[in-house]
Amino acid sequence: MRNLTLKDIATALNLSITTVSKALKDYPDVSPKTKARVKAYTKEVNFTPNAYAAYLRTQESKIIGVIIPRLNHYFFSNVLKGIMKAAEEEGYMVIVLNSEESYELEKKQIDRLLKQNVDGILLSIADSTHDTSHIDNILAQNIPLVLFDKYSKLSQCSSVIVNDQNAAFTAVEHLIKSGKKNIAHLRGPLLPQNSIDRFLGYRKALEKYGLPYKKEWVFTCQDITSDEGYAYAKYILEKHPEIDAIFAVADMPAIGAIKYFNEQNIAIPEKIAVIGFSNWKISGLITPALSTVNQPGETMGRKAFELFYKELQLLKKGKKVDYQIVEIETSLIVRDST
Amino acid sequence: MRNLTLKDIATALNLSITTVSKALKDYPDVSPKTKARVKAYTKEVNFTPNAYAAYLRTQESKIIGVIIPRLNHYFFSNVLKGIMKAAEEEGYMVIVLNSEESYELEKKQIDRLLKQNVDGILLSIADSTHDTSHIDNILAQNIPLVLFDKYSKLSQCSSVIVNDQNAAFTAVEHLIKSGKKNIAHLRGPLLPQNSIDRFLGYRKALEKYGLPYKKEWVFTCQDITSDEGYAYAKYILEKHPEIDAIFAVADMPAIGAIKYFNEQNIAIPEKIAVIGFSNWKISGLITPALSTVNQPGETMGRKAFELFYKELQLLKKGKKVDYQIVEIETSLIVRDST
DNA sequence: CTTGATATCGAAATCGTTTTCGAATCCGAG
DNA sequence: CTCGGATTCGAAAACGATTTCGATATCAAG
Repeated sequence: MRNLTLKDIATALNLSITTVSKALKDYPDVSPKTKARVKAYTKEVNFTPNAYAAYLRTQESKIIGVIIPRLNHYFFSNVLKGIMKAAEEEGYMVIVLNSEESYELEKKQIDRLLKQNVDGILLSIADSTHDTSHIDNILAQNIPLVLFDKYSKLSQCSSVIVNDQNAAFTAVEHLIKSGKKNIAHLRGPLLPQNSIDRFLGYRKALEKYGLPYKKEWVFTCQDITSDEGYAYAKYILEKHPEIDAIFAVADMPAIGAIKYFNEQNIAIPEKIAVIGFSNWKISGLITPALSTVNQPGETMGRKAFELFYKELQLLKKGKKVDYQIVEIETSLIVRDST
Repeated sequence: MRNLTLKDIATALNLSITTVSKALKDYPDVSPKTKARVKAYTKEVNFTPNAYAAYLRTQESKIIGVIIPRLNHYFFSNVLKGIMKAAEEEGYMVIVLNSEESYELEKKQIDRLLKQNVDGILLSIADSTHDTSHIDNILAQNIPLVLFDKYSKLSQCSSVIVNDQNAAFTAVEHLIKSGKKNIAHLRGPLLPQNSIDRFLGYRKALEKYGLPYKKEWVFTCQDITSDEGYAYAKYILEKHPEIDAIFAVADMPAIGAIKYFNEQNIAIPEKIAVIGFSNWKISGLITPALSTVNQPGETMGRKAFELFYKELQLLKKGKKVDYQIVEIETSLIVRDST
């Protein structure tokens, strides 16, 4: 049950291996007649050249690697979906690896992909990644790299991002415009650029509207979980009853907070409003439905692949590739929690 | 910046390519001294043999393919996580493909994987798959195949499943024991074995406890979405106010139903109880928290890989492999919606 | 000093493509 | 009829590893 090879086709058609190969690749030096004959036969027996053997000559594997920090994560799943769809259209397969937000694992996974000789790497940086030498390694090997969502300001490579600061600003502005004055922030960990930017957007909005910024109203969610949101909601209610709105770095902590408020029969959004970030599927399904910022994952994924593909084409032509940063539009989604 | 090859190592150490290769693979006919020398050097320069070249001789790609019907789906993401972890431990990479619950796409993805010469295929069947000839194609090519969760009774291959019928029975039994008498069922589409089995479990529970089975209390969720659950909840309230409990084929429809009941201020579980299936992360976070059946995705994924791996070992030794069906334990999770 | 067994190593074939370059054929113009 | 170019094909050398099998070196026994 071995797969067919060029040799099989060649002997069947009484041609040389060379001619069959060239016919399939539309070389100009094989007659239209034999081209047709070869193509008809290969279609009939459902033949395609062995991918690995082809790689050996062309050095193109038609496989890309994608590293994401979390798998069971609505946003990243959507990015993955976008990447895979776009990849399929160009005949690429994608190897998926999980860094579990760990710097060490991220390094290891990059290493694995380089050893596999993938044609490119798409990467969303782990929260705990504190330096980027492993990332620069990829660039040094001259293989296309595209960061998405969680990028690094330090690395000179293409990235697909949202303007976290603006988006956060808009979210907080929305809270302010609906009359809230004492706005707390459940921020993400200190490292990734995104949580920094969302925090900065929060501060900027307060500033613009002349509201006080208080350090004790900012709470750090190390793992961006609902449990953290739940715990902080409890703390806020007990120690800071003056707080009348919460801007969370992501939907999960926001949902955790809402859960606690529901249990305590706190009126949302009258007594306290909550807004999240990312627009997970579930956000529209809880009661009250969560207001949030839509972050179009599938579009980001598709765009990331396209950036990779463009870079690869340039590289193959030996042209200089200079990296590009694409910003995807977000949008405010107002539901019942604000 | 080309990767190192055996030849590079050989010339650097003044050895032949053969010897270097054999040293790395611990052949008995190379002296311990040179083995040590080779290994030390390859570690120093971080060399590993080119995977594709190796494939050409050994016909082993160290890559498996996984096809899942949905990507942004908590349960399947978890299965994927389990597969990837187990694969990594054995030095395998995984190519992930998405069938989007489409039969046609599923066929195409299988074809792509076979062309890629993966070492094995792990597959969860699409809802719309109505025959299994494409699956039997895999078996005919003699490459290991493992189905998980959504399997087929027709295909003679290894599978990792849960006992849907028993699990559903337990869920409905729980509703009955908490005093509910008029129990509706939001069932899945007609095709996949799982929704059939869950439906059968529902019927069996009613039967055992002498409750009536009414066809008009069973509603089909074609896409297993929250929207369907929402719509059916509305319908139930209007047309069948006698219904006092709902067993949903999955968490999503259950959550949709709860959303509607919340909006209508219907008391859950007093007026109507709701139980789901799968235990998605979100289920514990809505109000009231959803009772459900836990389906351990990561364990299923790991087990699926292990089955593949075992089959591959047998195959390599030329031994007969006979397929195996592994049942993973589920558990009832009682929260506030029942 | 020969012989035979036992280590230790390498030459070369192989996996299935791609691609360069040379050979063969054909045809029309002179 | 010959010669030139155009057309069409194949032989063979890569790509980078694995593995068979033969060659050499070593050493103890006779």
